[in-house]
Amino acid sequence: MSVSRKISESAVRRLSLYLRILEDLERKGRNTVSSEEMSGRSATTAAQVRKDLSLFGSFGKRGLGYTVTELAERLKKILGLDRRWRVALVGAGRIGSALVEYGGFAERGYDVVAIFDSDASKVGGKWGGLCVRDISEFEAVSNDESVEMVILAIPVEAVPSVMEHVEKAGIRGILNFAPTKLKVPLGVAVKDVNMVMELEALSFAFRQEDGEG
Amino acid sequence: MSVSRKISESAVRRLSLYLRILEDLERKGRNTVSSEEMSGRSATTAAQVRKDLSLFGSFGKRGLGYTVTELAERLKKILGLDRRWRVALVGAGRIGSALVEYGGFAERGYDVVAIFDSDASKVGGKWGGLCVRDISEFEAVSNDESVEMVILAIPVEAVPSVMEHVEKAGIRGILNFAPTKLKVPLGVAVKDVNMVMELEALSFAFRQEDGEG
DNA sequence: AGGTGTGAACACTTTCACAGCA
DNA sequence: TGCTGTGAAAGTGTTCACACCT
Repeated sequence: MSVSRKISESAVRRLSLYLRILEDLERKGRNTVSSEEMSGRSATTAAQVRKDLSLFGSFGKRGLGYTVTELAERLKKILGLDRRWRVALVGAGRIGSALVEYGGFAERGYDVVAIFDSDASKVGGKWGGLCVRDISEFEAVSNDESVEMVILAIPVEAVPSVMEHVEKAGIRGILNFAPTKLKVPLGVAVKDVNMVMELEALSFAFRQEDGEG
Repeated sequence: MSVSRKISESAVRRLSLYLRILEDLERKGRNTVSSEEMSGRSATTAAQVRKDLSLFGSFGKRGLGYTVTELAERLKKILGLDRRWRVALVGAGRIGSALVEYGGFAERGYDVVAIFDSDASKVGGKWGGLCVRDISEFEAVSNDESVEMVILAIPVEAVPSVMEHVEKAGIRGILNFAPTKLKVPLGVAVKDVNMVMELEALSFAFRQEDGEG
C-alpha cells in the first residue's frame, strides 16, 4: 500500500480536514460515510477524496463507503497522531502565550514540555506549570526532555541566533510563526504560519474583484 | 499589464514574501536587487521570481535588476496595502486576544475597529480601547464602522450562527481561525489559519522520513 | 443499484532556455 | 556583459469516467 511516494502538501492538509470531519461523524454516531458526503463537508470533490485516500490504501467498501471509525484510525496513523509528540515553545511573547494557553495542542497529542526565551526578564517565570528557560540552555534541555518539534514564536531579528541552537539540538520539525522563510538543513520540516500574509492574500482577493480599485 | 487573469494562491503568498524582503533591503539602504538575490532569500528560483512579477507588469531593468523602493511600492499596491482596511474581530477569546494585542496588523494597514462575542460575560468589556459588542449587533455596528473584513476566532460550534450575521452584513473577506471549512456565498474570500493542521502536517513529514514508524 | 479505486485526460505551476534590452 | 521577460517544455495536481466489487 503505502509510501516512498511523494504526497503533496495540499493532500496532507485535506487529510487533516477529513479526520476532523470523521471525528465529528463519530460523535454523531455515524457508522459509514461516502466520499460524496465527505466532499460536501470539505469543499472538495468526491473524486478528490477517493484519490487522496487511495494514496495510502483501499479503506472503503464498494457500494457502501468508508467505515467512520476505521478510516479515522487510519488517518490518525498516517498523520502521526497515534502517539504523542514532545514540543518546545521558543518565544514567550504574546503569540507564544496564546498558543500555550489555547490548549488545543495537547488535545491533539502535542505536549509543550519546555519554553524558552532570550529576554532575561521573562526567563525564570512560570507559564502554565513550566519554567521559562534561557535560550542558551536549549540544547541541553531539549535533549533532556526529548524535544522533537519546536514552535518558533519569535521576532525576525532573533531567528538566526535561535536557529543555531535549534539546529545544533537536531530538531527536525519547526512550526514557524516568524514572518520569514527559514533556512534549514535537509531533513528538517518547516511549516509557516503567517497571519499577516493571510490578510494580505485577502486584501489581494478584494482588489481582484474590484477590478483593481 | 494586469489582471482578469487568475493568479494562483501560491503566487500571492510569494508576493507577500517578496515585499517583506524588499522592505528589509530598503532598511539596509539598497537601491537595486536581482531576481537571483530575491530567490536566494525566499527559497524559490530566480525564474519563479521573474515570472511572478511579470504577471503584473515589467518592473525591472535588464542588466540591472529591480529598483527596491519602486518594486516595493508596486507590490504594496498589488496586495492592496496602499490603503488601510477596517477589520472586525469576532470572538474575544484567547486567540482573539493574542491577535489584538499583537499589533502587527495595524502596522501593515489592518485596523481592528470592532470586537464581538456572544458570551454575555465578555460583552461590555474593554479591549485595547474597544468595547466588546454582542454578536447580535454585528450587522448594525459593522455597517456604522464600515467593516470590510472579519477575523473569525470562535469555536466550531459557533460558526453557523455567527456566519449568518457576517453574511447578512455583506462582509467579503474572512480570516478564519476556526478549524472548519466555511461555506460562503460566491464573492466572499476566505483564508484559513489552522495551527493544529500545520502541526499535523509536520508530524506527517516526520512519519515519511522515518519510513512509517 | 450504489459507491469505491484508478488510468487517462485535463488544467495548472514551475522550470528551462534564450531573445532582447540597458 | 548582465539580467529581465517570456514562450515552450516539463512536472504536478485535479477531474473525469468507468470498470469492478458488494
